[in-house]
Amino acid sequence: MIRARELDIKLSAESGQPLTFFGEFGRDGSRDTLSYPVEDGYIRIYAESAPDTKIEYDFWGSISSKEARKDIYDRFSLGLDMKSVYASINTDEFMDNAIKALRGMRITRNQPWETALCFTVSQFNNIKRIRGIISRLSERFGELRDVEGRRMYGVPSPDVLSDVPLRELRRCGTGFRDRYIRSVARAFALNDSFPELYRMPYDEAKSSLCAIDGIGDKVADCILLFGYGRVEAFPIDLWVKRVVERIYFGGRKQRIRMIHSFAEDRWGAVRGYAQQYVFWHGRKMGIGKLD
DNA sequence: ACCCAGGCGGGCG
DNA sequence: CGCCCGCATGGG
Repeated sequence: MIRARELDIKLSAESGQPLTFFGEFGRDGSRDTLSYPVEDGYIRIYAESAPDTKIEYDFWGSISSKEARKDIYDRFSLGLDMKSVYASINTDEFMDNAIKALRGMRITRNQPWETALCFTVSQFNNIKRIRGIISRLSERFGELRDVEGRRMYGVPSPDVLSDVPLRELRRCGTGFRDRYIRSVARAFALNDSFPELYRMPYDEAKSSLCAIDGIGDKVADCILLFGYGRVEAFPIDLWVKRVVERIYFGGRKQRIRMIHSFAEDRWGAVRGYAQQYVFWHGRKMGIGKLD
């Protein structure tokens, strides 16, 4: 059991983050459960009430209890002081409402390659379909973990996806993203998932990712934020763009560049957190929905 | 049927 | 640079 403050597991896992795409959600009595693959096994979390919570967990495979515990601790950033994050991003009434509505939602930290795959698939796509594509890719090309009668597939490795024929990828419903998936898989296989991106200066790290065919401004920021824990990354998808334009620019269209510099000025080094609250609260409120 | 989706690359001015 | 276009697919 792990005690945590300011943590809502369900919100953190379901708010369009990587766990939304390769995690499995369920119920255990009155509790929500989340299962996700890790190494050669998987972890299952039992979600208690938020925002101050107790995390119960089980794990299967060759990992130890200590490793499972550490995975959960790192994945949900339990060492991070959310009070100070909220102090930085609670800049106005909209953010105050977002934080009240979504208290405990964290930026999860996932494996870089799994994150890269999820957000490569995400482009010009919707959350439900991204889930389906990732799950079909995992079933066909991932490693099966079959423990105690429960089957779960791991996310396929970049090495495997590097050599899969494009038509086989497309058979999983990837559409035109097939060649991007291959390109990103090859880059991650060749560079051992870019371990230097954890510490490289943000601009430099982003340029490295944008050099890969299939990764642009938005996907690069998602990979840095959810894969490398770079909370200074501020991914701008169409929702974030519309919400920021509506709330902070009187509905006037702004360039992506402008929104990046606005976010940096307003929310500083933890603007990735601001982005996640803008994104999810904006969507839930229907702000930015087309008329 | 029609519209949309956690965008990107290429081509144009 | 900035803008515009096509891109596959399935759910609402």
